[in-house]
Amino acid sequence: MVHSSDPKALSSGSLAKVTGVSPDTIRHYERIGVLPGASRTESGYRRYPSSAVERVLVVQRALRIGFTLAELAEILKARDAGGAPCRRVYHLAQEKLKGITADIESLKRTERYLKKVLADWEQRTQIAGPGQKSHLLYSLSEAAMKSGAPANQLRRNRRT
Amino acid sequence: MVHSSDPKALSSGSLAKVTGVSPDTIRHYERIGVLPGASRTESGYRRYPSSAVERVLVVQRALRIGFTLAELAEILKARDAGGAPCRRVYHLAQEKLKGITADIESLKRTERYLKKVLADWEQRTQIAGPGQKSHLLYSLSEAAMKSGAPANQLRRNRRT
DNA sequence: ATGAACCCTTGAATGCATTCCAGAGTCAAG
DNA sequence: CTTGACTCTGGAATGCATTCAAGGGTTCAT
Repeated sequence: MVHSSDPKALSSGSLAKVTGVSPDTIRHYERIGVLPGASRTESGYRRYPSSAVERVLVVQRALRIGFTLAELAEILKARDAGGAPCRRVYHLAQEKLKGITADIESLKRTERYLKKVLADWEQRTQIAGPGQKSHLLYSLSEAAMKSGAPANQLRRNRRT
Repeated sequence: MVHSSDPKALSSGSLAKVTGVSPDTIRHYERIGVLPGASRTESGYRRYPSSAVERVLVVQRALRIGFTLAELAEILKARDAGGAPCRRVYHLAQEKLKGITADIESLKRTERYLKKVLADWEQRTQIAGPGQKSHLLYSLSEAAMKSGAPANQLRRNRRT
């Protein structure tokens, strides 16, 4: 054993920089279990194998798709343990797609509605001069809001 | 003053039921300032005027559009104080619309990408029999992900 | 007057990825 | 040998609407 440390090893900070996330995030990923525990230098510094770069990038991409860190941890741990969680991954991805499609529909409804409301308000504001009480908010009606979900917290906890 | 209490007065629970939210939410709205402090019975029970029903409904509708409770509190307090915050409301609503439209675009990108990925995976899974490592997650590429935001937390803190 | 069904308050938990904090050790260059 | 740049840890904060919890009153019908 001439060199016990991989020459391509990365510190948490370098890994962070290379992958475009913060060092805190890297450590967080390890806590969660989405990154396997890194080996350490004598002084306790993390040393990541170069393969960790791809891993972090994969996680980032999966997050965009809507995967959850918990799900990724489960999947990646299974993979690391020699399993082939492809079925699970595929199934989850399908669910994510469904969710995204539903969100798009929901947002579109809200968008249409909001456009109407704004157009209506424009009229009203012109009629009643500036500084007049025109009760904009109170003119919001239930119409066309059927299932327009809160524009904020869409697609949060989707238990699968 | 024969009857000091409005016959149409509602308890927090009734208001909640009528408007379809939980009593906790009603109290929360009051804390936040989105509902004006209700008058109380001798024993300390809240008595809401019937106008509170519309108020809660307005808040619910505004929330769907993407307004924030804090924004609504500001606006509604101004209104209660005799002001006409229409300009602010209109401006905020415009911002919300922009945000929603942007979110839709972002989600569409992610949707397109995810569809491709799933189609690709389908192929791959058929080739490699079940139980085979096909590295689905690792096949996620950066392509077409340009600004596909995290499918989850879209449109959170949009400072306006 | 006993219990079911309300209501009150303050404060903390939820979800979820990320960031920030404090207190403390490490490393390389000047 | 000091300084600036990193790194370590565990826990708390962020945002935001909603819900829950604990400890206690109130009301009305049995």
